[in-house]
Amino acid sequence: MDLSNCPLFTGLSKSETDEIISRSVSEVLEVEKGQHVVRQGDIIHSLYILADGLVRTEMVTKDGNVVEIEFIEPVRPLAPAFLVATENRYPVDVISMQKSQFYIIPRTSWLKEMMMNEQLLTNFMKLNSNMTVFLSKKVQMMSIKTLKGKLSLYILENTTLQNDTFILKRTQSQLAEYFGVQRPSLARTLGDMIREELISLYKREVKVLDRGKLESMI
Amino acid sequence: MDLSNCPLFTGLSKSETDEIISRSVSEVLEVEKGQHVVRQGDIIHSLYILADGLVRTEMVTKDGNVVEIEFIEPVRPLAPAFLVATENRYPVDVISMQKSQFYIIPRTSWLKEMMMNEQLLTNFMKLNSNMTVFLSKKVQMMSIKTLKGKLSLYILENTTLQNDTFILKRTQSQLAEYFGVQRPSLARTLGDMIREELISLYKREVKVLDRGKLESMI
DNA sequence: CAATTTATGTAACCAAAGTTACAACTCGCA
DNA sequence: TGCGAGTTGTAACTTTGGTTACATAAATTG
Repeated sequence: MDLSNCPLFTGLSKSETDEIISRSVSEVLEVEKGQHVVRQGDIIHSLYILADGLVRTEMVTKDGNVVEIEFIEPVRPLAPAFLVATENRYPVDVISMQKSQFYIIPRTSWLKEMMMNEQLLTNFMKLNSNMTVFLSKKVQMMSIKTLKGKLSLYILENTTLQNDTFILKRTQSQLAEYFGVQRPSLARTLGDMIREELISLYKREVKVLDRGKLESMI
Repeated sequence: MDLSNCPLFTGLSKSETDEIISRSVSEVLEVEKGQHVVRQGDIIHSLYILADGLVRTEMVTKDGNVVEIEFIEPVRPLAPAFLVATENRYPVDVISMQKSQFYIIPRTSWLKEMMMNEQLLTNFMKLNSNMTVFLSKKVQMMSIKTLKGKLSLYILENTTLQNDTFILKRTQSQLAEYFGVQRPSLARTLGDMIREELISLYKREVKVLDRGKLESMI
């Protein structure tokens, strides 16, 4: 497996990366489609690197509501931040969407590796920082009160003045989970936005009709 | 000013800390009560260390709604993560609640210092990671649908089985902002919870009457 | 290509929170 | 001690999204 396109190892030579991997990986974990990789509340002792497959992270509230956080594609580490944090319980469920493979590196081995390699350390820090940025944006999205506002932000972020159309990469059910609303609510709001001529929708293709009005919804 | 109780400098001697400060601080910034320190969207070129005063961070949506994120007390750095991240725009407004004082350290100076001092680097990483944990929890709180649920979580987190009362540290208006709801909505929900005998409230003192029922609200 | 599953559109009704307005209560301080 | 600003309780009405149910359309699969 080639890990060189994992952001943890950018700037390292293939041989350097291989050395680190062979030295520090204690286990290769295979997880079947639909199975949990990590559960919310689990304590993190190791760095999980998703080498192959696809996972998604989600948060489940006690009444069974699900809020999807993000999809993670290979090759990327799962929540590296929690390896270092004071409270190192995993904040979300991680569920395998396809058969997935993980390289497991024990916390202490990884810390040792980072102290020996400045580039590795920089990469790790950058990843953590980017996660903070990602979560901040998530909070920003969630703090928009109306679904129409959330949808507007989502559509604006996926289009530009030059390119006013984009293809939805998820089903409406998945999108609804992403926004933390019910599927019929999303369909209704999409319908409203089409009737108000903010957007048009043909199959999965969204086209922005009135960028200004969309911006005013946020 | 004594910066030794800043989490950035834990584990360093007073003289080491002083050296770093005198070498890298380029400016001391004073901000009056009520003024903005940083605005949402500003690009971060420097590390801001709050040396004295009190600030709060909040997010403003375009329709004027405000969601409070957190209070920051001295001595602590503001959002260190954004110094390193790929997209280094500040995600929130920072507003001075009292006259506050900041030590400003330019990004490049700080990176240099970190590369020269392993403890500093570890502290920085830990702070970033803790911010990720904090934001994850924030997302978790926000993903609870009902206000009664959010309030229940908040109350449960501030009490234990042994100690079933606590004093609200904020006014209802501030609490409402924290939860991202209107003030009358909060008052109404508190009233409901009292009527349902989940809690009692005398002045600012909240007492848990039925922990089990509170848990079932989340 | 027919059968079955999955995805989408829509409607009726319900529950939660927003909005606005006003009364009452606290607390600092003149 | 009494005024005034800030804080809290409450009510009436509106808006948004949740819930449930069903019809239709598209994609998959035997």
